[in-house]
Formats: sequence, structure tokens, C-alpha cells
Amino acid sequence: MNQDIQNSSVSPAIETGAEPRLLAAEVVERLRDLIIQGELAPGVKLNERVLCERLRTSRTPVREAIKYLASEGLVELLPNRGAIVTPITATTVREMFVLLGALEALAGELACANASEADIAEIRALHYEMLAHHARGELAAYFRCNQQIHLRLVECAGNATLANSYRALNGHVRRARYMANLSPERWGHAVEEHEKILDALIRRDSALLPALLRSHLNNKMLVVLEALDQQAV
Amino acid sequence: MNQDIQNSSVSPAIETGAEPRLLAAEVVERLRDLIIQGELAPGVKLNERVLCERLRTSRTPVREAIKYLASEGLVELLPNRGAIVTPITATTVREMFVLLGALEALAGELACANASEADIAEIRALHYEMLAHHARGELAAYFRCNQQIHLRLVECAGNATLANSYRALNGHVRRARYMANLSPERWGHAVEEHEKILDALIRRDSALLPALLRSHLNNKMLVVLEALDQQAV
DNA sequence: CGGGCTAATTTTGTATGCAATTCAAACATG
DNA sequence: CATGTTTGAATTGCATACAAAATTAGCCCG
Repeated sequence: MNQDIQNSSVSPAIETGAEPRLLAAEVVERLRDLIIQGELAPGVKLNERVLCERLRTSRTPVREAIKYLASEGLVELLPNRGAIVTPITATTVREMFVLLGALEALAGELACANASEADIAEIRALHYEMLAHHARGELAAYFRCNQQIHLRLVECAGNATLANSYRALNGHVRRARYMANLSPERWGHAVEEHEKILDALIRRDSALLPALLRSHLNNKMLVVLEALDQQAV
Repeated sequence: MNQDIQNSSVSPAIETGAEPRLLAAEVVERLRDLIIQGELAPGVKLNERVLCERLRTSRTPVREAIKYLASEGLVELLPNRGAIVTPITATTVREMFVLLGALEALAGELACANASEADIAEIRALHYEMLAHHARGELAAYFRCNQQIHLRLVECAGNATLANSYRALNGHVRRARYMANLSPERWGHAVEEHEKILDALIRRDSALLPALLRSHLNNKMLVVLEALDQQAV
């Protein structure tokens, strides 16, 4: 679920094309980015007046955006006390990664059946791009590439509903991931896992690919949880 | 994702306890029910003025509720032209059932590990209740029981994030399901499948249960798609 | 009679006003 | 000194007013 509030670049659930933009939609995107990037940290209160000033708009679009993001799960509504950025706990991280693992596994299975050769070629290209960033030690660029690969894989499963759910959940997880300071070894392992994943996709091994993705996600989870622990201490 | 707009009975994502209620939250629930029950049919336009009169409130809560439901996927926003109830197509039904199958399969796997004996006993009780409704040919009551069983199963997986996603997606699917006029044979088959499902859960067979659930969901899908086809013609 | 333009009406989108609740700070009290 | 209370400020929740679209209706013209 979780279609976008409008023809956003993130989630094309509504009309694409030359539709006009709603201010509320802009605010949704802007707020979502701020939250995912961690600029609005987990647990902080969303003061309407402050957000209005920051986003140069009145309270109405801001309030509508907050409701939208509440449904998306990125903010929590506290009746009569406004809203806060949904806190991140070890439990929710664990839960989200387990779910994300199932979604990616499903996507992998479907992708083996439905991906076009062009889709696979594109993922392959992104993979090599990612290797380049790894070789140069460019972490941020590596992460972007990595995200792209996973997203592409999910998209070429040919199930738009799945892709939407994935995007929403992935937003949450990314919020936690900015903390994960990949160790060189773990980074190397992740790259190896990606090699295997790409290989399974190319061979369209619909039994192996889901298992690889699930385990890959599980390893990511462990890294994030460790980082979360250290930060908590 | 998709937490509820407030401490609703459906989705306990916010504070439970004696919190005050938001009008917008009431409207969300009321609208959601109207949409899931099909009283607001797929594709119909949501006129704000009409909804305000019907729900005895001003436009602000109604608009906030619509934004919330848009994120949930039950309505689509058409910039400058309001919102419509998300249409149901064969494609979206297929997609949703596939996704739902994956979610239930995951839930089944986790439930085998995490369900308490009391959880299983409760599901067993619901199962027999369902058998009673089947024997008496009480379709509506059967459906309610059926829903309860599936929901309980997902809940006792011990993953609240999964449960929330499931509830949201299930709402969508239920919207389509009210059309499915179960044939006596198919009904019998469904009951048999439930027998096996219960059995696998009791034996905590974490390999079999997910497979059974997936296939059960797949059969449900076929019934719904058939009904959808007939209705379209 | 039909097609396309213009004007009136409706409807949506945004801003603002007002009431009610919550929060905070000063104060009183044990 | 801690704790509870009162009072004022700030914030939220809801309603409404205004502006900008879109939809409709009417009209002219072919």
C-alpha cells in the first residue's frame, strides 16, 4: 500500500504526467526526506508553527502532510499533543528487517520469472557501478547504488503493490541505516553477497535468489542492530 | 507500516489508554468502513461537502482523513480534482493476494516459533466456531470467523510491524472479497484447507504452514478473480 | 442539430481565526 | 527542599473565509 500523496518521484501511485502539484504533497516529500535523512531525529516533536516557517506555508498543508506520514508510519500522532517522529527501537528495527526480508524474497522470486533481459542488464550495470564505489571507498555513493539495485530488483518483479509496500518500509529502514558504519570486512561480505545475488538473478534461480536476499537482509539487520546498541550505550 | 491515526481498535500503533479522540480519527475509521464495506464503491468521487454533511463535521477533519486513507491506499488523490475510492482491477487484486500470501506465509513461519499455547488454543476454538457456521451455512458469520483466524495467526507471530502491514492490505482485499460468492464445493475445500492449516500450526510445522497458507490465499484469489470477471462482463 | 467558446457555479486548496487543551513557570504549602 | 497548585502562554484541533482551480451551463455560430 502506501501510495504517494501525489505524482512524486518516489512512488508513482497516482497519475504521472503533467499534473499540478499540491502544496501538501511537497510538504510530505520534504518532511519525509528530513525524517529519513535523520535531520528530524526519531522522537522529536513536530511543532506546527516551526514547520510552517521552515516550509514557508500555512498550517493546513503541514497538518495534512503529518496525517499522511502518520499513516505511512514515519510519525506518530499524539492526540491534543501533536506528533513526533516515530522512535526507532531495536524491536521495530528487527521487525522491519524481517518483513523487508520477506518482501525482497518475494520480489526475487517474482523477478526470476518476470524480469526482462533489459531489467537484468540494468541491475548488472548498477552492480558494477557499485563495485567501483566500493573499490574507491566511496560509502555514500555505494549506498545509493546499493539502494538502486534493491529497488530495481523489486520493481522488475512486476508487482506494483509489492513495490509500494517495499518503498514505504524501506524508507523506515533507511532511517536507521544511516547509523550503520560498515566495517571493511562487513562491507566486503556485503559485496560478495551481492555478487551471488546478481548471479542467481542472471540464472533466474527462483529457489536460490529469495534465500540469498533473505540472508543478505538478515546480515544488514545485524549490522544495524549493533550500531543501534552502541549508540544506545 | 500503516499505523492507525490514533488509538483505534484496529491498529494499536499509538498510545492505548484513556487518550482523547481526534475527530479526524473518527472520520478515518468511518470512511474506511464505508469503503471496505463497499458502500463507497471503487471509483466513486469523494465530495468533501457531501462527506461533511454525512459525517457532521467540517472540511478540515474530512480532508485530513482523506490524506490518511490515501497513504493507506484506499483512496487516490487527484490534484485539484479531489479524491476517489481506489478502483479495483484484476491486476491489483492479483498483486495484493500475492503479497498477502507472502505476509501470511511469513506470519505462519514466525507463529510456529513464537505462538503461545494459549494463542493456538484460541485459534483452535475459532476454528471450531467456524466449522459450526459452515455446517449451518451461515456465510457472513463464517467469513467473520475466518477473518479472525487469519488475523489471530498473524498477531501471534509476534511482529507488530508485520501485523500492521497485514491489516492494511487485508482491508483492501476484503473490499474485493464481498463479491466472492463461495460455491458449496469451494467452501468445502476452504474448510479442508483450514483443517490442514490448524493442524500444521498445532504441530508447529514451520516448513509446511507457510506453504499451506500461500496456497490457501492463492485459491481465495482465484475465487475472487472469477467473481470479478463475471461482474465485469 | 452539434461543436466550441465564455461565463456562472461548484469544488478544491490554502490561509486564518477561535476555542479548548496542554505545557510551563511562578508561587504557595507541607 | 520537594511537591502540588495556579495562572498565563503556547499549541493543538476544528471551523470558516478566501483564492484558484475545475466543472457545468448557456450561448453563439457553423
